[in-house]
Amino acid sequence: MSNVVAKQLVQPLQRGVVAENNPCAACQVRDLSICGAIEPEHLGKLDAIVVHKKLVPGEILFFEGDRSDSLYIITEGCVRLSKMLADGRRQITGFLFPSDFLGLALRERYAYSAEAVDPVLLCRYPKNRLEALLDQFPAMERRLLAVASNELAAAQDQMLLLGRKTALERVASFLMILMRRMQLKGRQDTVSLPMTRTDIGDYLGLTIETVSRSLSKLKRDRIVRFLTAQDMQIVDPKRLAQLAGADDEWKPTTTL
Amino acid sequence: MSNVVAKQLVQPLQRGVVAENNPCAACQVRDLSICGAIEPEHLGKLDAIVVHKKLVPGEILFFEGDRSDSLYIITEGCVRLSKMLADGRRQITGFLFPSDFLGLALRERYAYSAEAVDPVLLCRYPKNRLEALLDQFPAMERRLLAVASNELAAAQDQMLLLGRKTALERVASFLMILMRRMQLKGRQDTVSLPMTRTDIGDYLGLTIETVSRSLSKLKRDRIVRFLTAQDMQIVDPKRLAQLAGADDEWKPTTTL
DNA sequence: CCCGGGCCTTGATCTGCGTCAAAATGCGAC
DNA sequence: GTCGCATTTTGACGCAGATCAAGGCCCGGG
Repeated sequence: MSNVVAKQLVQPLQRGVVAENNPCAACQVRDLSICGAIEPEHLGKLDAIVVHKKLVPGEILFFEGDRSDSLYIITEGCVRLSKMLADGRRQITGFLFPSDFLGLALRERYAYSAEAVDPVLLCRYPKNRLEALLDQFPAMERRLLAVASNELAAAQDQMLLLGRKTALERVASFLMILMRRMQLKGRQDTVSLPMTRTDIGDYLGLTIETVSRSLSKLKRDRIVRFLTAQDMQIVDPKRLAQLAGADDEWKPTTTL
Repeated sequence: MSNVVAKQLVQPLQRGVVAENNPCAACQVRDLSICGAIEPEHLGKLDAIVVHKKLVPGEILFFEGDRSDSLYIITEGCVRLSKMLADGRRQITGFLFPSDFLGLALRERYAYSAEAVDPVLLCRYPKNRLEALLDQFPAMERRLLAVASNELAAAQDQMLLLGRKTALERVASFLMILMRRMQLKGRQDTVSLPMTRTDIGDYLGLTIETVSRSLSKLKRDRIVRFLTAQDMQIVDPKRLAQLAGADDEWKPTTTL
């Protein structure tokens, strides 16, 4: 298991050219991630322990049950986290995007598998060396706790979705989640779905057919419009939010 | 909303008699909870900020959306956490038992409601004062991170359950969860269900009828036996584990 | 002891989504 | 461009679990 990871192409460009120049300082997503908790003058300590890594679509970062010796931060692309039952039924527990944190766990083993959805770039930190840094920078640890707390809230939203929402509500909720993520970096009403329908189904606890039918209904009702099968435009965000069960008035939009 | 909490009966006995005597030191669940991270000689600092609280069955501790100004630790009884949709559909995201932590969130507002299932005793800590303690005791903060990380793993298990398991598998998984909790404090093959069938259904994403039918099937198949409607005996833990989809070989049993 | 009102269980029927099947669409290779 | 495969969409049908509807049981109060 899990040696697909072996061929970890260390990015020659970033490492060679930029690394001596303090790449963390130039990082686009730093402020959004836990690295933002470290003062610029100390970023060198992060650089010292980071290894950059590249994944091709479908490549596996680690398997559920592998020993967890590393933490990661996504800098580009989309990663899916999943758990499986013995007979192959799969549940995707989350999709990760740039600035997202992966491997949070002072636990012995990963509780889920992580695979690249599309081409992914990420920063890898050895667990023990990062923990040493946490001792030096309490602000970083506090930030980690905040991240965990946000993920927990997201997980609870997902439980509500999986336990009690209809197929159409689930798909609408999914689009809302993606939309909100995209808003964080500019794009407004347009959403791209780098993952397959199978992935979406496994995330929402539905089959691909039901996902497809729900998307078709949203299309028929002029709530969304498809440019390609992976790129869509949210035509009527209000109605989409209603369908999603927008109980979100007082919910802060991710207070990192 | 949320003023049911007003009648917070401060426990006269524990406060008056034991408090001057350092009740935290005598606490039965301390080692299991985050308080265990504080050295005995510093427990006084915890005692200084704690308020003991008692809830009657059904009493609401706080509502989803309330400002979160407190953290709690359960010392006795069972608490349910839930989220609701506008039309009343409810999802219970977890049941808490003695030593469990509640209100983890450096977030502004609670993401869920918390209600007593049966008579509950808990310790309440003002958020800002506990945060001050965290600064003094990094071990406590680390412990908090570990708790969060465990809860996250549990949440992901629950997503797998809600998204991909059948009714029978869900009920079996639920009993396994309870059984494991009970084992932590002695009781072996006997499990009590302080919550109603409605609660169980809302936890498992099922209706009460389906929960009842599934339990009846487990009973018919001699996997469990009922003493009363709330007290059962696990006759065949192996088969129960199989039904639950026991992919748990390498899963640690809650590494606090 | 009996009564009343929650719960819980069981049965009959319905339905949203899964399953099976096939057609349409997109897209990279040549 | 067009061929071929993978993915998505659409349609027909079936089933697990929801809904509707009776009872049965337990327990507390009079």
